[in-house]
Amino acid sequence: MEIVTRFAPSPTGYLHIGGIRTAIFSWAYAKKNKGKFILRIEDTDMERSTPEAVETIKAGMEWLKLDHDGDIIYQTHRIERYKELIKLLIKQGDAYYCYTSKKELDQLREIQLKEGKKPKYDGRWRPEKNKELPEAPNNIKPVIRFKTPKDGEIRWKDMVKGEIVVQNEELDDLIIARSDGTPTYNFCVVVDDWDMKVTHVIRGDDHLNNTPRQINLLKALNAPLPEYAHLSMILANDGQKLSKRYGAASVMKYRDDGYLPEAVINYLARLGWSHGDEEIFSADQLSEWFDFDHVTSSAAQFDQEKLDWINNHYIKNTATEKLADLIKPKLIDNQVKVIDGQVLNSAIKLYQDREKNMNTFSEDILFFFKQVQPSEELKNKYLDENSKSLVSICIDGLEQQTWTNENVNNFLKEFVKKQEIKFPEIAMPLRTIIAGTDNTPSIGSIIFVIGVKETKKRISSFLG
RNA sequence: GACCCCAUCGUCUAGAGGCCUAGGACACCUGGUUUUCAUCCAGGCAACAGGGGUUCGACUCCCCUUGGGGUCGCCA
Repeated sequence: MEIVTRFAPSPTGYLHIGGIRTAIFSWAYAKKNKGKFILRIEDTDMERSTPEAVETIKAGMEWLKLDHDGDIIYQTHRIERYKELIKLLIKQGDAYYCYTSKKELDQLREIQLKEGKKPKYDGRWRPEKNKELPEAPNNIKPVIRFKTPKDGEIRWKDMVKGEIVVQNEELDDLIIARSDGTPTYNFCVVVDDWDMKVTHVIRGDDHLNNTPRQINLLKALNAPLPEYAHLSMILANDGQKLSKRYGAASVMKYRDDGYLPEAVINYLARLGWSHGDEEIFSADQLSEWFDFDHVTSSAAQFDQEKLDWINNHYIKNTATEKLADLIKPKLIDNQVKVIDGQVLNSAIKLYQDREKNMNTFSEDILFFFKQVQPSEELKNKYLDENSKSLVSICIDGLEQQTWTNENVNNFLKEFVKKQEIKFPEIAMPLRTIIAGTDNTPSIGSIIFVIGVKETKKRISSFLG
């Protein structure tokens, strides 16, 4: 049988890292088994679903190259199908109309909670043998409830949590159609997974409590049961739930914050899954190695520092041209008018080993394209009369050189000898003037890339 | 409150009863390389939540306690 997985987000907010990791695992499991990976938008909540959120989901999936099979499925396009099956359940006697108002339900919940009980619908409209139902009020539009079995238990072997048992008496008769006739989540999921032949339902463990309800529904529909895998949550680095300001933001925020998609995939996949001691792996490798035997059942904390480390790894190992394409727009955002491709490539090569983020990367090499003023603190630290005159002598000598990287660096070494100074005594003032900072790679190489003309220009404007 | 899930270094994890003197990675610390910073290299610190069982033997299996998380919507 062909393995079919799906990612089924609801377009009501951001697609955050927890959601994305679910998508990654579902994608990887389908790939690994040469199966299908479906993207389904669960937009039955018209109030909260937005087209923008749909776009965010698409953009995020595309950025991470999590390609799905077939067209995107929208639940709102399938309403008729759900209604048809709801009718069937009513006909079978597995569903019934309930006229309890929201207000009454709220009161019921309140009382039950006060009594220390689990809030549950009390089944007052549930048809039963020899039971007299109340007169249906004509001022209330009924919802449709599913007749959950009263006895017995639901049991399944979860692919990550193992054996799970829930007593049916813990469950109540869930609403499958609202009073306006529209179907609700638990019902739509069941119908879709069945119709789409989903074999493995992979989702966050916040859905764990929905699973027994869904299994009951599936049984009533006489549909086959899929396998279930409930992934543990991702927690913020303080051990708390992900919040908007921490991690729950759109995945696209990670792109905007300077992360490479390869790094995000790698980090998230490693968070909660392992392949021995492997820390660095590509999406392709993931799709070859992925299995549920090595998915952790406990929640994991998100660690930005490790993400940064992985991001640095990918920056170090990404082709210069590709990095250049990513950096160019950022330079333009920083008011750089003309970008010399050669200079950009050289700057990237000089810097890529040390960068853990594409944004700081582009900021760090900004000075190649436009003069960056050092802080007063830096000026005071490195630029006194003595060092200024050294810089002045140095640039005069530099002008005489045949312009190669080697020559520039050799000249600086000779200069230090001649002047009987230590290297930093000339390197730091030069860094301050040319780069506007005291942290740079080889200053000789930087001067070489920037060119003698520009170097002299910056020095002259500085020395006045 | 009820129900469900979870529990190895600060963090992510390896671990399928003897391979464990508990391994790797991030972070941190020390040293080396370096022209500053970073990269890189070498080394170091650091954990089986507690208590009972089962067993010749338990990080691993069972139970309890404790702690954390989730769910209890005409949301998904």
